[in-house]
Amino acid sequence: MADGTTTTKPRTFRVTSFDVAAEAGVSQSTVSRALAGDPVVSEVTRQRVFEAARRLNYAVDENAARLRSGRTATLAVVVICRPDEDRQDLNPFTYALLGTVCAAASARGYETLVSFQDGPENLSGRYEDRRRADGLILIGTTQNLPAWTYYRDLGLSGTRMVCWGSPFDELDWIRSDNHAGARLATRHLLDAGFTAPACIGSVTSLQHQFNERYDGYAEVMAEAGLTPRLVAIEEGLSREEQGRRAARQLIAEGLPCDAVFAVCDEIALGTLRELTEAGIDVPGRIGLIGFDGIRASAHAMPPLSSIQPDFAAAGAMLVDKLLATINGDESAEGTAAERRVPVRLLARQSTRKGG
Amino acid sequence: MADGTTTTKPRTFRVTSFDVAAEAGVSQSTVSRALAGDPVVSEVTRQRVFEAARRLNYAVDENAARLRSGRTATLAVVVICRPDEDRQDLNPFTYALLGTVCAAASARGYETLVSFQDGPENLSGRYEDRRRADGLILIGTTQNLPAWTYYRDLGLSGTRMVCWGSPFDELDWIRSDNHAGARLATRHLLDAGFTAPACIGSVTSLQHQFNERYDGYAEVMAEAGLTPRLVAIEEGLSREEQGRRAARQLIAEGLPCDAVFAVCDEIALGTLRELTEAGIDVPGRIGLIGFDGIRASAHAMPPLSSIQPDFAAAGAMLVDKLLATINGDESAEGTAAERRVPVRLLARQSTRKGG
DNA sequence: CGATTGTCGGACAACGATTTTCGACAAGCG
DNA sequence: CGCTTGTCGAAAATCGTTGTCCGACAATCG
Repeated sequence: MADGTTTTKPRTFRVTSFDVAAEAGVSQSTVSRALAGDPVVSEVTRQRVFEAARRLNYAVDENAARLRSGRTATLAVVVICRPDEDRQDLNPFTYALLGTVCAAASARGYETLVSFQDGPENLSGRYEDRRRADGLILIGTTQNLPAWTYYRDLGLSGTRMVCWGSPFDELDWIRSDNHAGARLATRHLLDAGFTAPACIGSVTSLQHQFNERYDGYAEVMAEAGLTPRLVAIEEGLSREEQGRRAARQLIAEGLPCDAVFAVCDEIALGTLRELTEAGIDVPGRIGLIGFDGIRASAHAMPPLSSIQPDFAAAGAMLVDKLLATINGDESAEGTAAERRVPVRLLARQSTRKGG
Repeated sequence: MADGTTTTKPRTFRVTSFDVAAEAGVSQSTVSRALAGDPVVSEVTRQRVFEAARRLNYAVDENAARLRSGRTATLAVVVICRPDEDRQDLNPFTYALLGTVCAAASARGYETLVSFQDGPENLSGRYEDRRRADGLILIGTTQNLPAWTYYRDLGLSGTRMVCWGSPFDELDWIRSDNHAGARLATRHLLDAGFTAPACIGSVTSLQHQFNERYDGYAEVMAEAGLTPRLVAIEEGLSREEQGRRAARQLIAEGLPCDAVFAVCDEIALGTLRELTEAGIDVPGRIGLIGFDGIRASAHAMPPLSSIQPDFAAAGAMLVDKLLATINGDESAEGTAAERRVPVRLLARQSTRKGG
């Protein structure tokens, strides 16, 4: 079994900047400067160097370049998973975020070193020490406390990182505008004619974003003179299972509500399945709205309404925040607006009271 | 805007192997050997070195190590996207595969450099030349011909790569066991009591896997003495839209079938929505089965039957094939079994004839 | 006891770029 | 003409490892 140290067939002969220099009839340092775009080399020389480089099919050895310059132009993206979780069962939200983070990094000239980490033996965040990356972006589930604890310690000891909705306030974060989103969702339910929406979520979750969403919900309820009703999720289960159980609990209580705001789509999908299997009509008997706008919510039947953060913005904000930290912009403590990803309402059939 | 060359605050003082050597009272070369696990250093010395390294919080500078050794222990994973595509709308299959590829690489001691590439200006596969990676793994859509052409040329000129279902036979590939899967799906439909299953797919798609799936379907139909019916998808559309249009075509033709085998889940989901919106009962009037076993298929209503490749195996096979190529195992041309990912049937409600 | 073997660890030369320093040369000016 | 200034290119010094070569020392053997 290979272990990363297997001998690599040495590329017969490597073309170096010296070869390019010889080909172009200049010195090696000129090659370096020309390729780096240093304005001190004249345009004609630069062209000659580029031509020579192209002829020899030359490419900079980035290990050498990085060693000398100390710059990596790379960001590590760490996806935190539940230890028991299948890669294909990762929250699709996480994957979507991964995609936009990589795209944003690439747009800013950075490459991305991606790793999926779950078990404690798997945890490795010393990218800066190893000179592999300039900083870390953490995304994934909050349902892996040991992993987050590890990264909190790393962050406190100077590793530069930004995370998506960490359970620890010590770490720099970017989050959805949960307050606005939850208000939007709740108002949408009320506007659609539902009069007693409950919330499946939590006020004590490690996923602070859930708590924020409940707060937004409760706020609108209060404003409307209604009593909020929280159906608390049980820790330690998959999101979908949490949704199913909450639905069972509601059913057991005789459905004391006519709509549900679930704090994330995965939970909402679980709720939807449980309700449907129990023969309860959605949205006829119970309106339902989720949060996150994952793709599967559109494919559900009925299609699930949701609150969707701007994924592209989320990726860009994570990268920009990290780059600010790396470049030492302490001013980059950042306004609230800079850490809150805007959201929008996806109104679909699951909240259409008429059916 | 940062461009990857922004000045990085120089880590005040870097701890080098010389510092560790001094701390441990040995020479620098011994530090290197001890840390690399060279058996020539005695156990006591090794321990002393490890202790010293830990005290100084030392980590190997991998740029220097890689420069010297010429080894990268890194694989580039290139995700090919449609130029017009949103990152969050990527086929979930691709994301699941990305996850298992990274996991498999990690298990074998390799890190993964991930990039999403769509437009022509975005294409960059010279990872080996730049000494960034030992080889490439290509996954993603086949619906981006320019990108695949670029990579085919790269592959032909010596870049080591393996891809997931490429449109070009010149490139080394791993694929689902489409033949077995399609047979399984079709048999399942027949066994469930459907008597006239059609196939939404293609025999000329760039996605060869689709063609293979049709072949498996046609084979079983022939064996059962039935006439295969192909509803061809239109090129250039999103998979879901292809499914919708095919469904519309079937409806226009008066539903000349009682079941449908769609060559991928995305298409199947489009078909399902179109049928449902037209008031056609699934599976009552039309049974439906897809291929790929993406997560959303389980969330659909009715839950969609599908053929699911073993994702973990797929990731592992891609990585192992690439490593074999890198290590120059020409014997690794590989048996069919080594390039075909096993599949299994996910029987769900959409093929339960009774309803 | 001298020679041989074997074990362990030190010295030192790469690896291929970036970056600093410096020299050559041409132009401009008093 | 002599001196300064500015432009460009060459030489040389790193960057922090790995890998090769070799010396020191202890143990074994004839």
